[in-house]
Formats: sequence, structure tokens, C-alpha cells
Amino acid sequence: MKDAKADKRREFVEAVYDIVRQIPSGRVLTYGQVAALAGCPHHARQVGFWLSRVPQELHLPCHRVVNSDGRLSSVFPEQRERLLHEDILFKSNGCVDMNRCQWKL
DNA sequence: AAATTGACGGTTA
DNA sequence: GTAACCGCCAATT
Repeated sequence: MKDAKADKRREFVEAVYDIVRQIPSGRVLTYGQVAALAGCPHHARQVGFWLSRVPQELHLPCHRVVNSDGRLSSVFPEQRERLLHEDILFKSNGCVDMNRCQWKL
């Protein structure tokens, strides 16, 4: 039997992976942006969910995905240091300087 | 099937 | 700048 649901889920996940993979160094994307680029606006939470389940083997730069406030993931301590190593600009309050680093067309 | 949860977003106070 | 609230939607329990 065909799992249209599972199929679409896989499609979405692949899209998310593909997008995250293309984030250049020194840039970041928001979860909402990734969702929108994946063709599913308003699915920011799902992006976060799937990013939390990314196989490490894919070597995805998931540390370049932050929330719209420029805040980092609470359960991803290394993200901060990785971003610092990627020339990401941080504001004094510990958030990414979105105005500078948000990846846009 | 119903309730909870979550690496979110935007608005309001 | 921070906190509370609500809307959003799939995965999990």
C-alpha cells in the first residue's frame, strides 16, 4: 500500500536537508525560512523537529539554523562555538546578528 | 482517538 | 530587553 503521508514527509525532510546543506559559511537561516524554502510555510517547528533527528553522517551545517530572534537552540550547546568559528556576528545579548548574517536571496 | 510536546513565530504587555 | 500568550502543525505518547 502506498503511504502518501510517509512519502510527503520524506519529501519535506529531504527538502529541508537540501536547503540546510546549501547555507554558506558565515550565514544563518531561520527555521521559518527553511520551512518556506522547503515549500511548507508555517512548518518551522517541523524543521526544528527534523533537524533534531538529522543523522550526523550527513554532516549538515545545522548549527546555521536559528530562530527568528537570532537565538540559538537550547539543546545544542556547541552551536554557539561553531558559529563563532564561522565568522557569525553575535550581539552583546548572545543572539546572532540577524541583520548581518541572515541568508537571503 | 485525544492529549502532549517541541532545535518556532509573531504580537502584546 | 524580557515575559506571557496565542497560533501553527506534525510526531510522539
